[in-house]
Amino acid sequence: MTEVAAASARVADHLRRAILAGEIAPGEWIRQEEVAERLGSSRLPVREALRILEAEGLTEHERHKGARVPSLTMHEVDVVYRMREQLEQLAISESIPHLTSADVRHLAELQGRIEALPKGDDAAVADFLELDREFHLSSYTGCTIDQLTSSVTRLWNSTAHYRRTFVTLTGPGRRWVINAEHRLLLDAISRRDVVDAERTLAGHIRRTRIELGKHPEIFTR
Amino acid sequence: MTEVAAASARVADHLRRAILAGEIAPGEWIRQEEVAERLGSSRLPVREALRILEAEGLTEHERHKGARVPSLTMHEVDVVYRMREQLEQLAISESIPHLTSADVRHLAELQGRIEALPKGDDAAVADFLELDREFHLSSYTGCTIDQLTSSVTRLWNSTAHYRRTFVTLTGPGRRWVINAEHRLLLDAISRRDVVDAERTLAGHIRRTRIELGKHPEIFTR
DNA sequence: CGCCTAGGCTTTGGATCCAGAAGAGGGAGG
DNA sequence: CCTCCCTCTTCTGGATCCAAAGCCTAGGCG
Repeated sequence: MTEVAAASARVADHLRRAILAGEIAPGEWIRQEEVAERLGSSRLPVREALRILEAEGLTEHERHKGARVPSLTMHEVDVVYRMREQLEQLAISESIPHLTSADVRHLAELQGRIEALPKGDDAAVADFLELDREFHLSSYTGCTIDQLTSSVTRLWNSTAHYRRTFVTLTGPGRRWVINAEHRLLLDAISRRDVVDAERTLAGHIRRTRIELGKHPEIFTR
Repeated sequence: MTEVAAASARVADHLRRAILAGEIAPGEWIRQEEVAERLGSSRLPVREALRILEAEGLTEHERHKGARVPSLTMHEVDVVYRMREQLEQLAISESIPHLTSADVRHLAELQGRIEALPKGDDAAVADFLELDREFHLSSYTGCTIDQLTSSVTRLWNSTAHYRRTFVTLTGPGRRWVINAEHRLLLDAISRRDVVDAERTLAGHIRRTRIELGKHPEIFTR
């Protein structure tokens, strides 16, 4: 009774974290029995969890073969970034009117932690990715449209692996650009300037997409 | 051995059709046992099917309470249409370069059938909705980006109920507008004019959204 | 007479068991 | 020696059974 918080949800949480952290690479098969044993449950909640993750864009399912993290081509990632560019403009404009000043302070604090990260440290890559994701997704907490927030989250999820590879590869060289963009976005949000926020955000995503396009070696296919 | 085409997929197909046809209204609970009995399977494939449908935006799940078709507010539907306006531009531009002339003929034939529908007939509403959906989604068959096509399909799914209510309510009065827009879109596609197709499509979706906004009585909340 | 509480009933969530399909490895034949 | 086919193993898909959580109703108390 204390916390029966749904075995399937617990399994889903565990796998989601593992996938986003890169512990499960794209293309790698996920064996139901192994996961069940590791987490001390039967295979059934694992099956449910894999369906949940599939809905979140983190896994794909093949009949009688199992589930795995999808691996994307460069063009697919490019299009996903174009989708983000459009949808996240909508998300930020829906979100801003509902954001409290506490929300804005939280965002500022996140950005502060991003700037405080040690440079050149490989271990900081994981921290940066997590904070960056947290920063952007937190800026959409005011958006009450479930379809929109879940779509945006799906897009972030499906490209997490390539974002990590990219950041690891390029290092913190252009980190200052991201910080500048985040600061501008933060300023627009705190002034409740929807148009400015949309434009800054769109530019931020577009530039990231173009930078990604300069590194085709990230994509195996 | 005859055709083992996945019980869960069969159940999902059945429920999907029922929901899109309006036989299950938003807010109505879907009982696993009842569905299982009707389709002659155990409850397990039904559970899987409900997860699949949840991934497609057709149902929502509440722990220990069950699944139901989500009911949306007017504002939610409005935002979903804005999402469509952005994403379907991307989808059509990705699709057009890969469409064969056979694909284009198929689209023309679908539009022909839409125009041939009897006017003022209530039974024709279901046919119109199905053909209209088929027409648009078929125009995206050339799009190879899975994330994009599934997102678009989700958006169509989640607003199917309101589109049906709208068409039933307003009758075939402004059907000629839709036909004109479809013809223009078809022409742009057959000329492989991506820019023209994007613009026509965006206008088509935008006008539909605005028409929907004139009928707040469709939305219960 | 109305409200609160407790118990049963319904429905979903989870575990174990069994069937079926895909892939790998070994043996036999060309 | 290579190749193809068969079999065996392994993993997913489905069915039945059991536990737990939520809701509705009835009874008792204020």
